Amino acid sequence: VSEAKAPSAGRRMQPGKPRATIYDIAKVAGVSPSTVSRTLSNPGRSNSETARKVRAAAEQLDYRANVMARALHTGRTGAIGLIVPDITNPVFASIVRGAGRAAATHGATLLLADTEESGDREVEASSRLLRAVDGLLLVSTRLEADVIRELSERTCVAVVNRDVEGIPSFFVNPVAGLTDAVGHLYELGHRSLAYVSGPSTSWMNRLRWETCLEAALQREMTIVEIGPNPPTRAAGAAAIRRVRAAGVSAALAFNDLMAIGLLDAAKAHNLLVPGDLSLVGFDDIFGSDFTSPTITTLAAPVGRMGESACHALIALIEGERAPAAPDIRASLVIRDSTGNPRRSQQR
Amino acid sequence: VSEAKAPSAGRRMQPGKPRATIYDIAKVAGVSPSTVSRTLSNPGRSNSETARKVRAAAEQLDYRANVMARALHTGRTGAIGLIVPDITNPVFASIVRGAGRAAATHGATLLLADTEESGDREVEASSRLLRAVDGLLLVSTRLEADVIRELSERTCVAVVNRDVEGIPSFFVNPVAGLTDAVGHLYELGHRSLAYVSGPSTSWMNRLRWETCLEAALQREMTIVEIGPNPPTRAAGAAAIRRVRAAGVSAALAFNDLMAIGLLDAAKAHNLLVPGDLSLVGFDDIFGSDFTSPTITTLAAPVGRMGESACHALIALIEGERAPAAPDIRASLVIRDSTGNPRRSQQR
DNA sequence: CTGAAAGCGCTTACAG
DNA sequence: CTGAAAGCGCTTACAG
Repeated sequence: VSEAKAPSAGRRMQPGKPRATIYDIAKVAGVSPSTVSRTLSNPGRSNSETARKVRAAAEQLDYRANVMARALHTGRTGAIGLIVPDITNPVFASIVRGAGRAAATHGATLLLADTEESGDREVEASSRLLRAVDGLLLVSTRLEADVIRELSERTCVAVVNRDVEGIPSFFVNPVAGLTDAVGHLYELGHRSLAYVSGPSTSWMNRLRWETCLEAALQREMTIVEIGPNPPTRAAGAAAIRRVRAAGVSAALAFNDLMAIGLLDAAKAHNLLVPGDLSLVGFDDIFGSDFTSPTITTLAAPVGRMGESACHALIALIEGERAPAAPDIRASLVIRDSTGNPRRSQQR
Repeated sequence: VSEAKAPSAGRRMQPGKPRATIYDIAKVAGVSPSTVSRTLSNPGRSNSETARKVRAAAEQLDYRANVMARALHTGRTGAIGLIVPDITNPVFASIVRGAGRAAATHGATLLLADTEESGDREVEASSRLLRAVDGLLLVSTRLEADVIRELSERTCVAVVNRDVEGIPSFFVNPVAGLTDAVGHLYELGHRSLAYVSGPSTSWMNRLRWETCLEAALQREMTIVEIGPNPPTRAAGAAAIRRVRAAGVSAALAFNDLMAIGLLDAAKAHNLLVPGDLSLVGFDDIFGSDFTSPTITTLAAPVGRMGESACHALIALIEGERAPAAPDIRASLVIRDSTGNPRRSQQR
């Protein structure tokens, strides 16, 4: 049933009639190619009657400028390179959507690279995209700060989920929300926590861990870091052994994917959540509101962040100053995976 | 904290030193630009000693070909345009990943457009991308068959989740799986079903509905179509009123997102799932295995499908025959949202 | 095997 | 306001 039928056996690459060029329009409109070009790309720089004729001809021939030819001259391709570690992760999908909106606003287009969490592929993607785009938006990049700065000598660069000195940086500030989360656990009676870490190369992971550490210290709670781990559901599930071994009553996970994995595994080990183990995630992804129990997490408008980041990158490309990043904070969403610890675990 | 610091106030668009061109290499290697070009793009067409010198010079200057200039001449951009209705939907995210893999294999890159379920934006995206890509991969397109065929006169086109005469078409065949699902419901004792429809413009939605209709008829069960609806969780939830009003004991939803919405709403209405209402989804997306109850659904390797589709498109671009699409079928995954109807509802 | 030359489609000073 | 001309960086017949 689902067979691929090639349109016609020997069809070559660019099928159909060749597109009209400015020369064709010039002929039809009875003007020179220069005038066509000027009229079309610098409106207002030509006689209105001439402009009318040119536009009519363009319309008639269904003219569409050859992006490459234009790019060759202007150095602009109209494309933004977007590099994400995992397009399959709802958080990154939202960021892509936000960036796409911003790009569309400026008539720009998105060149997407999904590195599938591989540092090597990220390096490869960034160098491959380099010449094909006007700027690069690096999301949760694993590249080192120096490498990023080097990149920014070759093209415009902005980063998301990271703070790099000298580069427009956009990230959700986790400090207030995570501090609230630790406070929330404290009030529930927890005194010993675990932080189930994400990738060691993730700047954001370090920041979240440091924040939890500091907040726990403030409250005189104990906290241990468990990891690093891949930021996945499977890795979260695998971490349950170490969480149990640590003897803590609550765990904060690097992200919701890991919290969901932790929850899966807790059930498999007959641990009651939140009674035996309270769980806090991060991101408020699709699904975190219908696990059972539902997951207490930190929410943030990541789509809007992707949008701001892309707008800023475009400003940079246009030679303007990048606008200051809005102060985007994660906020605590209390659901059912956090509760009082069983008495035996309080200490 | 999260402030954007522009690298340096007045920095212009293409920062840093200009990239090396073949002329620079020619100078360093002491040969003509033609030779450089030939050596670099047609390996084996030049003296091995010359080739060595050219390569060394290229390496030394960190040469990277200007994609645009090359494209201008060859007519190839090395980009595949990928148009999806909703990047935020896990199904499409997987397809994007698959396509990305296939593209990377051929050194091609993905130009992504997310139409956010808008037909207008799809038209706009396809015409904007047209000149910037070597081919277009249309996923769950709402375009009419004629429009798609017209597009395919201008560039290479393949479609996913759709079957268009004369165009390489890739989709998950739902017939066997859905027939199994209806049989499964029959065995459980259900005799009256509802199909909660997706978008009216979705070819795949029609196919799924027709399949359910046919299967129900075969079994002498009754079935009603409820919709059309947007393919979203919210729309699924909103459809619960009509499902209840229809007095059926089981509902098959166009996709998992809608099934999850239906489940949310069923709980809100104090309906027992599966006792009062059995639910079947489609896609087996992330989350459908941890709702409570977990959702019985149809699973299929959509990532692999995206990969095959993109490979086929690339073959077409290379002027080869598109390979036949593999026969990819959805298969029934029985979980906890389907069960025996309460006796009062059996009829 | 190699080089000089033309050309891909557009833009942009430069004259007029 | 408009046109002739040069040039963006590469590729590819065409001679040699």
